[in-house]
Amino acid sequence: MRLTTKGRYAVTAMIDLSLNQGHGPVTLRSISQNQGISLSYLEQLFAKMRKSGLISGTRGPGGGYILNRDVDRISIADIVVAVDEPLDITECAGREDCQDGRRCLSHGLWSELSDQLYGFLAGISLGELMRQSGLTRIREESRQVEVPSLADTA
Amino acid sequence: MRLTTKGRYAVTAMIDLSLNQGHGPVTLRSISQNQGISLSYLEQLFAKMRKSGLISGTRGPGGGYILNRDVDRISIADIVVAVDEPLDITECAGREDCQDGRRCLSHGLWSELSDQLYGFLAGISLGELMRQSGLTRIREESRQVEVPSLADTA
DNA sequence: CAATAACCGAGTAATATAGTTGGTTATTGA
DNA sequence: TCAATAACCAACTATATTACTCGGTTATTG
Repeated sequence: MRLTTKGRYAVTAMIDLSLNQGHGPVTLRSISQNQGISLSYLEQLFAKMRKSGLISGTRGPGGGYILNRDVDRISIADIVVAVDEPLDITECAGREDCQDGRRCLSHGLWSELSDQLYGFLAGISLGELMRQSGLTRIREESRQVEVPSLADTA
Repeated sequence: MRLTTKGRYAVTAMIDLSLNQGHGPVTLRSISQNQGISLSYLEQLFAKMRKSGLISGTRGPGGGYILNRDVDRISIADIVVAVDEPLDITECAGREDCQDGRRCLSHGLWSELSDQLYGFLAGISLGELMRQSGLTRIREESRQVEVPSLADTA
């Protein structure tokens, strides 16, 4: 398991989505503007998360993305895994034929650590992450500005 | 905090170093051969870890690297941080002037998660990681092959 | 039918990763 | 003293990943 800026972008975007849902689907355009992430990059990230079943999109005016599960049933690990595909870079790359035992250092140990890290991130839900830094307050403030109901998207 | 393959290389190398110390300093050449990591890349990684005070090197024949602290007093976080420099990619990049509160999603939340991750990795020592997958056995096997005392480095 | 917004794919620039090359300096033992 | 070892160092290179741009299509709405 890796944890790169790509995963960070995805988690950030998902939090923005979480904060602004309940007003119907959230557009990538608004997330792009709020978070300063390019629209196309968001599209790529969201395509992966959609394929992983985390979200679903609806087209046309009033469309956008919604979470498929409750914020407390989507973990950070879900998001990171969806977006940051594993890309096996072990020496022996899947094959268990590391000859002399020594080559296996990378194979065995890192995957062990990786599992632990996964478990850790799987234990943090989107909901928990949202709540734990007084962001709900900010949410209230930004609501009326943030989710204009189709009228003033200019 | 990021967690990339670079950190993985560093941790793997440090475990190799841990397993083979006690016979004196361990050369990068031997780590390179054991783990299949290029010598020069190891040099770059070890330069950073040396600057972080995790290890120290001695030159000349019989030289190599040793850990500066006990394996149980060096954490995975120490290694990752030494090697995978932070590289602030928050929107507001350090400046706290994110104007409207919304921009701060990336700023506040990820650093919070990052802190938690750091705490997690700081709680795992090199020693623990070494011990927890039956690697001490492998160590015994590889010892006589692995750390020839200066004679047969061919 | 025009506007919206997801969806899609091919490209591109910038950066990070991993390695190469070609050194120097310090230490050792013959 | 000298040759071998091995850390230390800097510049350069190839590849991969990141993040973005561009130019579309499809579905939905009013």
